[in-house]
Amino acid sequence: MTKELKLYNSLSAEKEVFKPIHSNYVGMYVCGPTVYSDVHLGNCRTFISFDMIYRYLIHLGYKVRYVRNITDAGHLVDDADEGEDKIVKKARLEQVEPMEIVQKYTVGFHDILRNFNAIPPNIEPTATGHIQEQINIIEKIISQGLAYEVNGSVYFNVDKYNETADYGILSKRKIEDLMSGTRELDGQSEKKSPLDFALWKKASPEHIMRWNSPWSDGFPGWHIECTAMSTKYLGESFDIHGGGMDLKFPHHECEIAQAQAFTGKPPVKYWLHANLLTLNGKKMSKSTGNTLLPDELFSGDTPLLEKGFDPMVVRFFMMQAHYRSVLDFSYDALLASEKGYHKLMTAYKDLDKLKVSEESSEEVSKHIAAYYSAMNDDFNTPILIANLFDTVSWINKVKVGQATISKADLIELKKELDAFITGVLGLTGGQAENNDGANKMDAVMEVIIELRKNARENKDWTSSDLIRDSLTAAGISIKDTKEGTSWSLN
RNA sequence: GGUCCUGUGGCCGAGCGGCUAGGCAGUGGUCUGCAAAACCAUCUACAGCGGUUCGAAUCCGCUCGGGACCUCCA
Repeated sequence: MTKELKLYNSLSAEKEVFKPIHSNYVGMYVCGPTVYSDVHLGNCRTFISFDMIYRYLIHLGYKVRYVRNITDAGHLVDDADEGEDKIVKKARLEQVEPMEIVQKYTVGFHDILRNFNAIPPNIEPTATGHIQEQINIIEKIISQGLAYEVNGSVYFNVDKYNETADYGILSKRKIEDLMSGTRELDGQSEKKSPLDFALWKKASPEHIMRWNSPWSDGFPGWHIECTAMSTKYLGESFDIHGGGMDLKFPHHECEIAQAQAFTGKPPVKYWLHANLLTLNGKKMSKSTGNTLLPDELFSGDTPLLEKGFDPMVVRFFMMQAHYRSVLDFSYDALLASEKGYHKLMTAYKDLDKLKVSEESSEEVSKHIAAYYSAMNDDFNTPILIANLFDTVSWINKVKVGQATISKADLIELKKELDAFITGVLGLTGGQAENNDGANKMDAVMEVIIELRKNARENKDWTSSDLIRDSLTAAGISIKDTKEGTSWSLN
């Protein structure tokens, strides 16, 4: 039934059959956010993509350890030589402690992802919590002769590494091409080659986020944290490493080089890269200001939108595109997704009210097999959704008596739709509310519908329309069907 | 400048050598007191020019758009 999962490996640049290193166990590391400002919607797309991947792996029965880091130190704001830690800069601006900034944006990040119904990772390590591990790795790399110290800073020697390994293996770049692209804008660089990258940076006097090390009071380079945390929690070689497209080079390339220098073996079997979410056709980016914040999207409080959107609609919108394709954000596209989302969820919810027959007019197994074949082909959620809409059509036909479904098939279908809609796609909002407030609401609506029914039987259209219009204004829609009147929120 | 990706109908977005993608919007119908929903039918495509092939959105070349990375960014 489930067949085999194929996924696109950036390392080989082709789709490969997924075979975890340790049969049923999967280790997955995803590069997390830098917590010095609010996460924007573009960041969210990557995390939602990997949330979907995580969910599907779990659905297939794998025992997954999902690690996603929080980068709370070490990113340089200017060039590599005269850099200032981003977190420090912001802290000074706002006159608060660096860790206060980190805390604030970490909490914000978690809130947003919860809104999007993303499952938290199993381990969410922080860079500042793993300074010692990073130092240990740097020491080992130096002892291998693949890094050198200059004035208290340590740099990775890319040329030396490239003698026995392949720097550029992931991004398919050649050292020569990279060199031709470097501008000699800094004559005073400490680095032997422009391609060398920092493993440890000596802190300038005003730099307040600093740690003691064998080389200087300083802070770790940008790439080393991921190697430290991934190897610590997932081992020297693990299955999946994910992140946004923009991290492929240099970040992931450097990670491979470091890790290989450290352990002597390739760290990752499958590299997965989620593509960017664009706004006005351009990449969302903190630095250029071309961003949209999730909160603005939910509330509609932005010139880009005429109204806000439910986080689940946004998630559905993202799932309608393949995770490796660029997706452009627009108000019109969101509106279309909102309708489609409701159509899907309404049918899903109506499953419980379906009348069953002796026989099914369609083969439930074909519908279900289609879900798996879509997802097994590199997590093709747009195809999955197209296939789900085929099922929606079937459900709707059963509703109006143009198709049938047997009891056994209905149970089977319900189980799989739960798994794919709620489980894999992570969409909520289709299940019947089952709390006290909702029960009372049901009771109230029953009364109102009964009153309106009486009015309609008396051909008192004024009253019946008044009820319907008032409810519509209150955000409750009324539908008169052959089976009676139903209502729904929104 | 270097490396790479991409251009699909009104909009979004799959497909990547032959078979209706799907959603939204539009049009005509069924149903309905009206409306909504649903159902049925239906209309708009593969940037341009060449080439390969029995056959090309799909492969190759060129041209013209758009984008990413090469510097922090999911």
